[in-house]
Amino acid sequence: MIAPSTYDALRDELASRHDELSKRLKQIAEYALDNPNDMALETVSEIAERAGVQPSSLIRFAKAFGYSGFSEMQKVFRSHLVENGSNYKERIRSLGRDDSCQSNSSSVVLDDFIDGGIAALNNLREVLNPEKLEQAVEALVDADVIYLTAQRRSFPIASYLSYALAQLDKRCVLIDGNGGMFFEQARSIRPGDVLLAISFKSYAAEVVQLVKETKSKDIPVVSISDGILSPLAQHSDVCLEVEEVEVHAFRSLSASMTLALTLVVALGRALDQAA
Amino acid sequence: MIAPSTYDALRDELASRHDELSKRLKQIAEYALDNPNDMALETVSEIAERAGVQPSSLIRFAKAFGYSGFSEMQKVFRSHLVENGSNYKERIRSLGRDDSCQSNSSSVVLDDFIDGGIAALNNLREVLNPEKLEQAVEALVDADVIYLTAQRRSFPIASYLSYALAQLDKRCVLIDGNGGMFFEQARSIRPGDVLLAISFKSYAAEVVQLVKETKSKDIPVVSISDGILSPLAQHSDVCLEVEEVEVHAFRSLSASMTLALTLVVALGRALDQAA
DNA sequence: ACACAAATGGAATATAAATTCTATAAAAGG
DNA sequence: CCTTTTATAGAATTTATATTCCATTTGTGT
Repeated sequence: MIAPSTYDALRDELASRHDELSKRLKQIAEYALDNPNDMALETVSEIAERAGVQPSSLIRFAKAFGYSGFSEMQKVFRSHLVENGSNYKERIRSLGRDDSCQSNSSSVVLDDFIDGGIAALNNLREVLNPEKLEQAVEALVDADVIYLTAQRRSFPIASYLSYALAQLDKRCVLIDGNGGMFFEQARSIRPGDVLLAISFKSYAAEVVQLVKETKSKDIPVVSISDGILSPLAQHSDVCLEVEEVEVHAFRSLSASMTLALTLVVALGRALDQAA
Repeated sequence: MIAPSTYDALRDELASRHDELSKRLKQIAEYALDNPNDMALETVSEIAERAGVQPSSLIRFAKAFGYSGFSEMQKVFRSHLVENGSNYKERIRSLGRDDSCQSNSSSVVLDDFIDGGIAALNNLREVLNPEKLEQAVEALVDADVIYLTAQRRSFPIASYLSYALAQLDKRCVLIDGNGGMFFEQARSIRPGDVLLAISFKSYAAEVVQLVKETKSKDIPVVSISDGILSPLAQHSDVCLEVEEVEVHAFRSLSASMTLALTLVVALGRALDQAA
C-alpha cells in the first residue's frame, strides 16, 4: 500500500475508494473533502468532534490510505494549504500588474468574472428598492397563474424561475417561444394572472411587445430589467432593476439570478403567511 | 500589553517594535516575517532550529508581543493561511441557520442571498483548479459539436451555455428532454463531439446515465458538479467543481453561472488563437 | 438464527511538543 | 572594573496530542 503524497492524488484516492469504505471511513472521507482546511490545521480530537467520529477512527482512516498515522496524512493537507495560498496571491499580483492582454490564462479570466460578479451583487444590494421588491411579491402572491417570459441571455433566469415556482406549488407558464409559438403561448393569459418579464438591453422585441399588450389588458406586469429607461420599466406595474457588470464583453448573470432567487423565496414566505 | 489578533496587526507590530528588540528576538522577528508559513505550520523546535535559536526564545518572543505562549501566536499565523476568504463554511452555516422567521422582510432575504452569492464566488476562486479549467477548455476547443445536458435546477446553466456558445459560432446541441426525448436527443452524439454535463446533488438520473453511456463510447465528457464524489465526476474526463451555497433551502446559482461564463470566454479565446 | 469477521467506541498509553526553570553569559550603569 | 540588570541556552517539566488496545457492537454469510 502506497500512500498518496500530494493533495490531488489523495483526493483522487479518497474519491475512487469511497465506495469500498466502511460507514465511518466514508463519513470521514466526506468530511475531509468538504473541509480540507480543518484536516490541515486542527487536532485529531477537534476534527473527530466536528466530523462526529471518534479520534481513533481518524487514525484508522489514515492507515487505510497507507499512511503510518494521522499526522503523516495531515502533512499532505498542509502542503496543499501552502501551495494553494501562494497560487492565489500570485494571480492577484499578476492581475493588478498586467491588465493589458497578457493575462490570457483562463484562471485570470475566472478572477475577472468573480470580481465582476461580486461587484454586481454589491451593486444589487445598493440599488434595489426594498419597497419595489415587496410590491412585486404582493402582485405575485395574488396571481392565479404566473406567466414567465424572457429570451436569449435572460432566458435562463425565466427558466430557473419556472423551476423554483413549481417547487412552491405556484402555478406558472413559461413562455419560451418554443416552436415559434411565443404569442400563442401567451394567449391564455387573463385577468387574475400576472406576467413576469425579464429582459435587458438590447431588449427582445417579443418580450417588449408582450409586456405592452398585457399591460393594455389591465393584467399586472412585474419586470426585471436594467433601469428605469428600459421599455419594460415603462409598461410594468413594478420593475426590479438590476445592473449587471460586463467583463470581457460578456455580462454576468449573478445579480439577476440572485434577484430571481430572492423573489422566489420572498414569495414562498408570503404564500406561507397567507395560508 | 495587548496581543495582535490578526496577521496584519502582528506584522505591523513586528516591524514597529523591531528596533527595541533584543538580539535574539530581532532574529526571530526577521525569520517570522520571511517565513510566515513556517511560523504557521512548524513546531517550536523545528522553527527554532531553522531560525538558529533556542526553542525557549520563541516562547519569550511570543510573550514579548503579549501572547500567553507560542501556540497562541501561531494561531494568528494559521488564520492568515486560511483566511483567503474562507470563513466560507461558517458564514454559510450562519446564513442557513437564522431561518427562525424573524427575518421575514424580503430585503433581509435579499441580503442573505447576496452574502451567500459573494461567499460562493470567493470559494469558487479558491477551490477551482486552474489546470482542470484548462483541460476542459482544451477538450471543448477540439469538439466538433458540444452536447449540453442538465435538468431541473441546473438546466438554466445549460440553457445559458447554449446561448453563449452560439455567440461564439461553436456548434452545440442542448439536450433538454423536451417532449420526453432526452435520450433521443442525445443519440446523435458521436466521436469527435464532447458532452458537457451539469448536475448537482441530488443528481438527475438521466444526466448521470447519459454521462456513463457517453463515456463508455469513448466520447469525452466534461462536467460541472459539486465535488469529486459526484457520480458525474467519477465518469468524466474533467470535472469542474463548484460548491453552491444553500440559503433558506434554496441554492444559489451565482458560482455555477460564473463558472459557465468563464468557460465560454476562455473557450472563445482558445478558438481565436486556433484561428 | 447462528457463528464468524469486520468495524467501532472509548479508555489507556505512548509520544511529541510547548513551556518553565535555572545556571550562565552578556550588557548596562556607576 | 565591579555590580546589577537583563538576556540566553539548555535541561527539566508539564501539557497536549497522537496512537494503541481491547471490549462491544454491527454486519455478513451459511
